[in-house]
Amino acid sequence: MKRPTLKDVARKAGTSPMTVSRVVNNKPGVSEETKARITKAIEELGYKPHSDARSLRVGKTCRIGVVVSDIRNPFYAEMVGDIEDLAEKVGMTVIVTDTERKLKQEQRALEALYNSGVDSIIIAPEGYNVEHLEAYKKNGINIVSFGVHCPEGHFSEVWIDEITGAKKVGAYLASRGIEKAILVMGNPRKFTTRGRTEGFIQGFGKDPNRILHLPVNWQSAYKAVIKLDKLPEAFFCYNDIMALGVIKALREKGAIPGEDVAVVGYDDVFFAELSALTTVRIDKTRMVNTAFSLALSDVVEKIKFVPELILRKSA
Amino acid sequence: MKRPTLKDVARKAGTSPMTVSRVVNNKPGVSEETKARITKAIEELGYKPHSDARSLRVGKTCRIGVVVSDIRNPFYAEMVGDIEDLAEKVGMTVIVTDTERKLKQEQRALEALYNSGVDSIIIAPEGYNVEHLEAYKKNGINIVSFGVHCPEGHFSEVWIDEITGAKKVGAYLASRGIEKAILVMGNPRKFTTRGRTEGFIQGFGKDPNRILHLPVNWQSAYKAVIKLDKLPEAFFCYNDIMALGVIKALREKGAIPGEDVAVVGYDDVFFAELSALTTVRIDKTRMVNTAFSLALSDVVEKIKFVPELILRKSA
DNA sequence: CTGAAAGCGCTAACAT
DNA sequence: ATGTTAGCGCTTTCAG
Repeated sequence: MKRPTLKDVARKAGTSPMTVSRVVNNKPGVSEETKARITKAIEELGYKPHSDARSLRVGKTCRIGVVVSDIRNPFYAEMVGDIEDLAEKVGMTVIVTDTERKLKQEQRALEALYNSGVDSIIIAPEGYNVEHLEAYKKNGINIVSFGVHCPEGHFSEVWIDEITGAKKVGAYLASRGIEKAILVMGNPRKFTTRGRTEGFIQGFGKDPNRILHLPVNWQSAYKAVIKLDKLPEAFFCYNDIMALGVIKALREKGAIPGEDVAVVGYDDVFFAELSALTTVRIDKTRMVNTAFSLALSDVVEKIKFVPELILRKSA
Repeated sequence: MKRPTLKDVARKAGTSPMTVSRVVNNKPGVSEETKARITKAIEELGYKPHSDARSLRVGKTCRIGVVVSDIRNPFYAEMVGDIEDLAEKVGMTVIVTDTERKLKQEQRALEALYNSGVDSIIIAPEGYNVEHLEAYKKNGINIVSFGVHCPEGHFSEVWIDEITGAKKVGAYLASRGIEKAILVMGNPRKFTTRGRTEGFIQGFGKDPNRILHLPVNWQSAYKAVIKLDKLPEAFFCYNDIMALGVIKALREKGAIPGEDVAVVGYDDVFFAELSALTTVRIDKTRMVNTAFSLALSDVVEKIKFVPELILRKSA
């Protein structure tokens, strides 16, 4: 009942392990006849190559690590799903680590991935600190940063031009004659928070009434809006989830989102469309594809993606 | 720039690799003094154990595989997130595979996990076929089925009593005087579809007006409801996502969910609360905890979980 | 075309 | 308390 090995197959086929290895890896130099015998033995024993042993020998694991802040956030779930699709095609395995709830720090997540042996890592970093990323790069692990731009870092990136994206939101709201807006953002140390805030102000032409810095989940957004004495004309939220929290609160306060108050989200996750939420769309699929190719190549490239404003009923 | 090995550390500390190994694994039998020297060398070189090499030697990979139909479904994303939290605590690595979009078949997903070397697998199976699961069990891989009950299968399970759960929905709607209901379900070959349908009928006391068998996503539910000539008094949906699709369609038709038409979902994912959706709650956290322990133990147990009806505005 | 030898990094078992 | 030997399953290299 033990897992069969190359040797077992060799014995059964009456050859050496080496010849079996050649067959398994489609290497040339095996006569059709022995090949057939070996293939048959493989079938019968249900032999499958032992990938760890191979990795050890070859020095490549065919594993790719992904670091996201929370897999439960649909944006990241979709990203991970896309990466898995791509990985499957090229016979790689994906290992996901989330930092927000579990590891608390990217450092630990990266270390865990390094320890479990990955060839490359795609990471959606928080506010940062490049050095630790470059360290892994030097360890021979290919690093691709997803989302955040860090000009000095010597590793590949697919980054989002947050400023331009948020600017579109600000400009649109201003064009609708909106004067008073509240920003519902995340931690101000995050690059994303900063980019989205700054871009909004640029587009809006002036400061918003308030900027709330909250934990990134719908509950905190919901509570914050419930507590508000008077409502603004518009909310621009850090992501779609928080936007939904805002909408829930508005409804409970008797305000109709999209009529009384405009609400704009960010990410365009699947339920944004479902909820008729105006939001900023990132072309995730294309970004993921690019990130994945970069993860497998050894050139260093920094590729920019500009998000789009998607208008729906909520604004 | 190559990854340092035990040997490198040994050379640097002036000992044998074996002694270093003992220090790395906190094994007894090393004097404080050499231990200190070795620890220092480890620090300086930035040595990290090579887990594949260790796995090869020890025969355990400390990797756990998870098979779900779609990681993008929040129910599974939450499940995977919970598993990761648990795995991190015991120093294991999680490998996720989704079947719906990528591998199409559990068989292939399981094979992929087997090939990438996992100690155990937690699988949320679709309609099934036990044999292939038992095969892996025999290969020395511990299998835990998540969600579906399969009395004959010789592997552990944490299963959901779908019938009782759905019965509560049927009974509740009946008690509210509802006569005409439509079921928005998934593939009728799925165990879950069958259980939920049957349970509903038992609780409702009679057949629903219609049972729709649709692809499990909000779009299909939405379209189906849009096309409906006349609306029933209630919808019971396969999961929360489809329920939201129904709600979107109802709104567009000018019907108010929870007032004109009752809508009930299933799973209680995070946005069910957000959307005030009445739904059937599965105690996911407890289930995942149980599944995880079973995955690490070698007793075979089948543990039942009974879902609860959570009343919110939508019904 | 085929095989024997060596070794990837690690550790169990047995010395010393 | 420390070191030596052997070998996990595989593949690279070199020799037939």
